Amino acid sequence: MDEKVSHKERTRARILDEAAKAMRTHGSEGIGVAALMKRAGLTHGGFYAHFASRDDLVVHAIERMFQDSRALVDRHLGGGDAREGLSSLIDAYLSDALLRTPDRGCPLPGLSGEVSRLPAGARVHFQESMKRFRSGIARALSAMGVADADRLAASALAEMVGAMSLARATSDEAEARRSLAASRDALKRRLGLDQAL
Amino acid sequence: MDEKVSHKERTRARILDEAAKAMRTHGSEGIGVAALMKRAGLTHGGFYAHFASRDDLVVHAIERMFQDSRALVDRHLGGGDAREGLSSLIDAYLSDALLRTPDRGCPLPGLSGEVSRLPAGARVHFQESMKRFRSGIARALSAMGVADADRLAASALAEMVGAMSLARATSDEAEARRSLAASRDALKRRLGLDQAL
DNA sequence: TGTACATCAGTGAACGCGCGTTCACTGATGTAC
DNA sequence: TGTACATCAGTGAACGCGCGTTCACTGATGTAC
Repeated sequence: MDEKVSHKERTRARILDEAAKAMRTHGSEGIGVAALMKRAGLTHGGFYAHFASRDDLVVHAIERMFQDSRALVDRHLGGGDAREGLSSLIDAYLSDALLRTPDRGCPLPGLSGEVSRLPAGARVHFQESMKRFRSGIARALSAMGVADADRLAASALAEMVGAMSLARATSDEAEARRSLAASRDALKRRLGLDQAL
Repeated sequence: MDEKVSHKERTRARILDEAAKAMRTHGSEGIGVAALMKRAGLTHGGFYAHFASRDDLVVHAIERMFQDSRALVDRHLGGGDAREGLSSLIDAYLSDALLRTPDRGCPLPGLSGEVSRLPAGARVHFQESMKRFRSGIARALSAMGVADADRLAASALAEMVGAMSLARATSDEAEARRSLAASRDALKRRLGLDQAL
């Protein structure tokens, strides 16, 4: 009974996991309370023991997604060689593996179109995560000696998010992969990552 | 009575206009039949004299949006100097004016995240429009003597869509404008449009 | 020209359905003695 | 150790509401004679 993580907390985490997965794929309004609870192996009535409302769930699910996303960025850019880190971040972010598994990966490509419809709390998480992502890239670019690091980081993030967004919207698999590859190459070239790693 | 465009056709066009505007801002599921008809100055019952179902409306509204979008691309890239055209297309697409008026402008930034949830017919329009947009850019780049025009066009389109998408998601107005400007500059530079226009 | 009629775009009440939400209840678990 | 009780996560029926959709009806318009 004195475990660090109670049964209830684990259940809540499971609901949030499923919500984050479903919302990355189907949007923040794409899954209902009943369907979500079923996925978590529960009945819908129990939902309100964990969340005040569906909006409350959305706020926490979005937060959850960005925690995952932040972990990815940190893994690549946290310490180590900036050049190598940026290059591997680009490869990971725009990987073929994430093309058809939007439930993993960053929520920015899928959700940036619906920010205005998100509950206020979720919008705040969105702002902060975009900012942190861009700062991370800018810091790496600075470390590489790039002068206009902030502006270049904004441009690079835009291409990363746009490339995955459009690739996922492309039904032709081969073409989608070609687009991803084109952006990976273009990004590495224009960030000065293509020469002698 | 023998006018070229009947009263009914004009009404239908008005409904589609309102739908296209609303869906660019609020997503394809963001407006209901009743609210839409009210905007068009009608009552909800009359909707089904114009469309078979709400899905049918979505298909035609998406088509409508891309017609507008196509017109914009053609205006800039259709004939005339390729370099100048590309440059002005980038300025127009990523203009500050479109930042807070998503009901005008291209539907790609707002809707690419929900393509998978669109009716099949709408997804087809989406595919074709993305392709046409990219080809237009590629053709201009080719005319400028760029070797890898197709891949560079895919990369540029990704940045254009991503930049507007992220800028619209940014609540801080000044920061959003800075991001747009950063992408405009980066795009012109990397497409070779910054020297001696 | 004037009246009678057909057409048909648009109206608005009504429908069934799925959603978010509530709530009285269940049943497993751990504690008190 | 064994029984009685409190706790509380989870259940499932029920609710009101908004949505897409249907349909009998209205009323303006243009045509027929």
